[in-house]
Amino acid sequence: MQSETIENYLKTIYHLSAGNSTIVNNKQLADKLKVIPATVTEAVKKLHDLKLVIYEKSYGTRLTSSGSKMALNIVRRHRIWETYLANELGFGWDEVHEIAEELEHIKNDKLIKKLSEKLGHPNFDPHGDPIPDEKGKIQKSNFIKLSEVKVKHHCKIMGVTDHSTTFLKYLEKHELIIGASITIKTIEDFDNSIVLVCQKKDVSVSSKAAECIIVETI
Amino acid sequence: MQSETIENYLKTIYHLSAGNSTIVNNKQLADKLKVIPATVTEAVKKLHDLKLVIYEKSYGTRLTSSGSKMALNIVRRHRIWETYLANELGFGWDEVHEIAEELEHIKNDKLIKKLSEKLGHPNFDPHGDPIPDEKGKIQKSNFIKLSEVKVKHHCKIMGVTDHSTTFLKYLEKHELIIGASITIKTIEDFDNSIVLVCQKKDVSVSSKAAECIIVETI
DNA sequence: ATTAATTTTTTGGTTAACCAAAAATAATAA
DNA sequence: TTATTATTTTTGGTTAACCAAAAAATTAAT
Repeated sequence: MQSETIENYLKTIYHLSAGNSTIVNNKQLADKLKVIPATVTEAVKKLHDLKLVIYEKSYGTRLTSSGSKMALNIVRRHRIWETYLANELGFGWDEVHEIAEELEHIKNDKLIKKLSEKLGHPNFDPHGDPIPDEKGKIQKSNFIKLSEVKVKHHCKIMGVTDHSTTFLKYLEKHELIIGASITIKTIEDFDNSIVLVCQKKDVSVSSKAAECIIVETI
Repeated sequence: MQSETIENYLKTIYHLSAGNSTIVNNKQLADKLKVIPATVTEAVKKLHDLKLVIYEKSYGTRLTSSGSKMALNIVRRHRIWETYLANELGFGWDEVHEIAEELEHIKNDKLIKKLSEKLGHPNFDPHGDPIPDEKGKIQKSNFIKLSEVKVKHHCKIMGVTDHSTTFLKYLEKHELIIGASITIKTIEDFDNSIVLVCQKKDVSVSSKAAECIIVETI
């Protein structure tokens, strides 16, 4: 098995199992990896033989500890590169993912070490996702979606997951800019729309928009 | 044909034909690419069909203009990355080649543009090799091989043509580093070995090594 | 519980990139 | 020029990663 293939499978299993080694099934994997389920069956069998996953026939697959370690390392590489592309080379957050998808496979520990060093050993990438350290430890963040914040709670806008011009214009109009401190005033029961206070003004935000705004709880 | 395979073949043909589209044969290619000649025969046929080379049976292969353009682009990517690794991340010139060998295959024009920009659009890499510009143009220099310098003449070390770790380590040991000013003291008649003065010390260099050291005449 | 729908696995087949060994071709030496 | 050596090509075969379609197993619905 090619190392790039292994890495892509492990990474995808890691993401689908949300870090906590939940069992993932072949269809999920096939969808994410853009192959047919039969291909996945073949692959997970091989990964099982390599002791990187535990694959139980007709049931599902989960990472072993060594598979998990490897996955964490790939995620680290990906996010270090994303941070580097954004912070050092001036790429936009919407551009970095695709390039990092290729760069993550360059395996040279010293390279990642140097990049991390130059960036001041960041714990979060430009999307707010945590960067595992060299040992695979992930710093817990208090970044959540605005839609998850409870009434009366305070938070600060840290980013967005939708980079469309229309959405960004909408935010600008309501002065919902990065770094803005906000307080949740009310959450409408019937449509989950939110009224929040920002710069002393009331702003109403649809639940759809709230799904796309990343905030840090305070 | 996979793009990485294509790139490796074109790059190797380019290097073996010394930039001037000399015909290269299958054995040379097989040696450099670490495959057997039969594999090369297969590959050059396909590259011919792609109009990237002109392959004449039992005779040899040379780049077409579009193959040459592509090769130049790969060389550019490789050397930009080498320069970046050395200048921005503090890698030694003996380490950069190997990593650049992988990085050169990441094809994202904007990425190379940004790197070049950050480096101030360099024309030479850390080994003294010229970096083709976006159009494939190579800046001419008064760089020659150390073996071509005459007795009593002065010059400055600008690069090497052998990037093996052993050779680079050898140079470092003798303080024959990039930028060092040297003077040719004597050239031995019978084996063409050279005694030169560098940092006020006498250093003896074999003709083989002198073939691999690029200097700028002063 | 039986049918229907979904998911998974098996089976057979493809393509790219490689190799080993044999055959053909070209180059060199006697 | 013939023999010897070297190179190139052909032929047959392998492996990894994929797919399509059929078969088997699981899950959901009536």
